[in-house]
Amino acid sequence: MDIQHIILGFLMDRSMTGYDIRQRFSLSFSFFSGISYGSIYPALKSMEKDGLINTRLEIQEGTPNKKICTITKKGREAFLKALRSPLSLERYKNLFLARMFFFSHLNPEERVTYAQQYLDELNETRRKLEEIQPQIEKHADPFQHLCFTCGQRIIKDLMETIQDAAKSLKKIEKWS
Amino acid sequence: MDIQHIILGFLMDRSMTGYDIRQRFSLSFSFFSGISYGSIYPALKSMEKDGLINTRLEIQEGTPNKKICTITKKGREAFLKALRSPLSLERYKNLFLARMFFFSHLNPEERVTYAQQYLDELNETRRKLEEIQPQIEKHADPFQHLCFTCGQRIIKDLMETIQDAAKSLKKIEKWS
DNA sequence: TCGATCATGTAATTGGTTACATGATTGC
DNA sequence: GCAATCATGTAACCAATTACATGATCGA
Repeated sequence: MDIQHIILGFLMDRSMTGYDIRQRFSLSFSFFSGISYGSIYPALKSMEKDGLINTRLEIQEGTPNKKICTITKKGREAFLKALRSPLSLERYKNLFLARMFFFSHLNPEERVTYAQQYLDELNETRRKLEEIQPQIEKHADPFQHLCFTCGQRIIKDLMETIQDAAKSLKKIEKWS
Repeated sequence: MDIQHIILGFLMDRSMTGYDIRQRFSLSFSFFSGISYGSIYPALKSMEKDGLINTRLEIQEGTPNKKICTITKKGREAFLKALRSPLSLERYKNLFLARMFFFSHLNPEERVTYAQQYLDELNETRRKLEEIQPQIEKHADPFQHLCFTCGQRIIKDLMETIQDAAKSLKKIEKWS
């Protein structure tokens, strides 16, 4: 399940342009995978070369022309195969925890400040998720909706964990 | 806080070889950042070039020679600067959730099976963390210890989230 | 004798990112 | 008149992985 497979997943339901794909990403998928045009267009190119998609140019006036991508039979097979392939457990990456590991080198006030800053950022993410919730509720299928609620819960849990960590940081304030 | 800064963080307390650094990573740090020799040695090389560390060769008999890396004043400054630099919130990446997003393309039994597989893998991680806990308790400073307990809690929370998601998957079994 | 541990390193590849380049239309 | 939206794409770069290469020693 790399970027190519995710794009194929989107194309399973309907044909789309690279631009459309970017939009879908930043909507329902943004929580656990961002993506930029710099990776979408090269991916589409190589997928066309490999026969996983077909493209058709739609001439438009006023706005730029669209290159509409349609998944092929081969593409559908590749997608389903990837969806069923063994899942490799990725490492959980957390830049704040990685820093906290070295907090002995900061002074006590800084430690709490940085924890609070991270909490603020998490809260901002939580807010954004809440903001797009109505759109998810309208357009997502049950699995996509479940995906979204899992994302919300993960953020909520993480915030609680960091809040408690911040409390602990205050307690070990005297440590140098 | 990229790999170079994390290495510098380790070197703040004592001089180490590339090999030592790898060991420390896979112990206390493994939860949220893995690392291979293929990235450690090139990093050390470029850090020496930039004057962030000094190296000294320790000739050994029987076992291979050691190249002992020591952080310089410039390295200490670079580390502290990085530790205090603004934190960029990384995206939360979760390959299972990314797949679940497309679960409409699987049949109901498969959905539950794959969720269970992911749970098994998470449980394996939880078990490994429990296994190294005694070592953490012995050697880690309070912040590193806190880091570890946060990691444990995050895994535990995630397992509960996925368990509940699996229950939901069973409920929407009829959806095609 | 076979695999693990100690120890360093390079090369090829992966999987992205950011910045750049282009250019019309629409809304404030 | 300026920013945002629509729309496609390339180039330079980055951070890391995996596989490869070398080779001794020690314990089961």
